[in-house]
Amino acid sequence: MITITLPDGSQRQFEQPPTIAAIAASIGAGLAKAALAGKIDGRLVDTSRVVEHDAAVEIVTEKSAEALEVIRHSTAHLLAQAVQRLHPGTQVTIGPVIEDGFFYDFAPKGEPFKPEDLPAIEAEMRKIAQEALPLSRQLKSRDEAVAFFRGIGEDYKAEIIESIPANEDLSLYTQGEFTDLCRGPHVPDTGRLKAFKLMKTAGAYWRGDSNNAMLSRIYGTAWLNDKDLKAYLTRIEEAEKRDHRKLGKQLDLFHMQEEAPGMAFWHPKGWALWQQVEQYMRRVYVASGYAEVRCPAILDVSLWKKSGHWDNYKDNMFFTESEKRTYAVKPMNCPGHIQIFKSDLRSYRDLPIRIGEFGGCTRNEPSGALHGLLRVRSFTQDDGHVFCTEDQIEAEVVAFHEQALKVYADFGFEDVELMLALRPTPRLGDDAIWDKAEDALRAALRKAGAQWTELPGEGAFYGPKIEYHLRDAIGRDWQLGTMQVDFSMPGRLGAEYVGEDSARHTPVMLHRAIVGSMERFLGILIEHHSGAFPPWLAPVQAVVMNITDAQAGFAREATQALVAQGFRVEADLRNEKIGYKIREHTLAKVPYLLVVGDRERDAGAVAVRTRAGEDLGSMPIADFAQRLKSETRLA
RNA sequence: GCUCACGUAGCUCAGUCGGUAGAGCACCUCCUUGGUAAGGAGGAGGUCACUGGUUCGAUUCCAGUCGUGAGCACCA
Repeated sequence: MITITLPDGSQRQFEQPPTIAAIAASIGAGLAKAALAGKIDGRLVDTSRVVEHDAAVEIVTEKSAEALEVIRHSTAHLLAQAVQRLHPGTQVTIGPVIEDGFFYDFAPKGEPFKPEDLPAIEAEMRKIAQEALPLSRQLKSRDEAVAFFRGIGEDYKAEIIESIPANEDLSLYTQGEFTDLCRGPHVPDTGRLKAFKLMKTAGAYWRGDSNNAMLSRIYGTAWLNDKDLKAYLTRIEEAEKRDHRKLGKQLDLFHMQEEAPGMAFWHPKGWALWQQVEQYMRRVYVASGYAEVRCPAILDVSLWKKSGHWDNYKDNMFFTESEKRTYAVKPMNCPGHIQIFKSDLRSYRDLPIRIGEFGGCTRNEPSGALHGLLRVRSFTQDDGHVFCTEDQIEAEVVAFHEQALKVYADFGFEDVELMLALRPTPRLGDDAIWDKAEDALRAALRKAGAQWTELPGEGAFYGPKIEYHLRDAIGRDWQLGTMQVDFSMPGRLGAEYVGEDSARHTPVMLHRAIVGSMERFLGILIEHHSGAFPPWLAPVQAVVMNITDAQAGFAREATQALVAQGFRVEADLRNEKIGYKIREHTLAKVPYLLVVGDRERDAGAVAVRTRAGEDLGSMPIADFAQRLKSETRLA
């Protein structure tokens, strides 16, 4: 006798161990039909799984949180089956669920898959779905499984299985002629898969290692129903519209060209935006006790050899020569800041010493990594360094954390995630130093009341780091701020201070940035606001436009009056209809459009319209100035 | 760097089964002085990314280079 407890607390008895499907059927025919999978004591299983003992059982249907994962996983198998039907001899490798969908990596017999192959594969998938092939699960020992996949020519699959301990049993899923190694669970039959679409093809290295063969990956998306699928496709379209590369061109913010791959040309409007951010960040330096500095753009290579950068990054650095000396174009600012620290004799009484720079850095990033402003070769960091004692680390990290969160909030980002990146290989310094550095960061985060995720192996070669991650409009995750503890670099570059004991000591160095790269931050800002910046950031805050030539003089005066108060205001006196001007500046996402006709001229007023189309009526210039001032208090 | 795709006017794109190209917007000139998202007419504008090859002839076909895009790998 088996007792099953359902989520509502009710219990059912079965003479024989029932399958999930049988339990669903005992509850109702509708539920039996809707069942996609089940959960036994919280563990996700197939509907065909037999419940061997008393347990809490849940029937997973479309309404369950796990439904999408099961459907996407099963759709990946559907893709693999379709590919093998249409392209015999293609080997399957892995096909996991990812955000919004799935992918499957194949080792094709000949050419990799191309976008034009997708419609036929998708059609075959629909055909298999219509066949409603049942999925069956069977267990094999590891060695049996290896033999099975070797036997059908699936060497990649066999290799995966060989890396699993020999004493483990493995589950295989079969639908029609197709069998794949898989933990499961899966939908009962392929007929359950309806709302899916193949999205794109790509190359991907076997086991994620660039030394391995490149496989052919097919990405797809899958949803519970066509409505969700359509909503997803619409969401992608909307995200593309706010792509910063597209908006950068449309709004005349910046451009890139072939002669300068990965480097931006900032246009007047883009630079105005940049300056708003830079001036704001400059006030952050002042408020948190940093002295702003400026260091040379190229430095003798010997310095980079001492710092360890040459060993770790020489392939990603630019070099130049003159008079038999080799210089490196600076890929980061810290060695320069250490020179400033070293330029004077420092006392423990001076610590912590905080210096910051809008430091231009150039790195020879791999060509394939370049991506608009989000990954460039030439960029500007809001890079600060703190030279302090071990005892001071915690307070510095806590203060930085609070400052960083305030900055993100001011720019309109509330969704911030923290990561703690731990010791990588290779690295500088022994394990004791790393233990100390990692614990210092953990302690500070605890003190700040923050939550974080730890990332083993992801730290910088000289120290662990806290990373501040923000999500952009297209759902990509970008690291912005960082706080790093470094016990190595100051010693390597000979930084020291005189302690209370009158002996020389090596200071601890903290590396910190809030926006990270100005270029990347502006790219993210553009996407976040869709180019419709709040008034304090908008490159042009208002445009004054006359209706006829009769108000040109007044329009000029009104513009001048606002510019004199520090606002970014332009006049549009062209001989065009007012509707034309409004359309143009609305598309340029200017926050305020100020119309002046005879009435406004005679009253010394402007008629105010927002870029959203709202009519705020006519008001004296001084009133508008007051309004704009109240909205730009961050500036 | 790797795989695949792409590169035509300032922008967004069409086109040339091999005979040196076209639209809309923008730009210039003229008319129009019009009250809240495109007034009208005319004009100018391109070594079809670059370099080679095939060909009587290449923007079109082929190869290479550069750049861009999507992924992968990388990201101090």
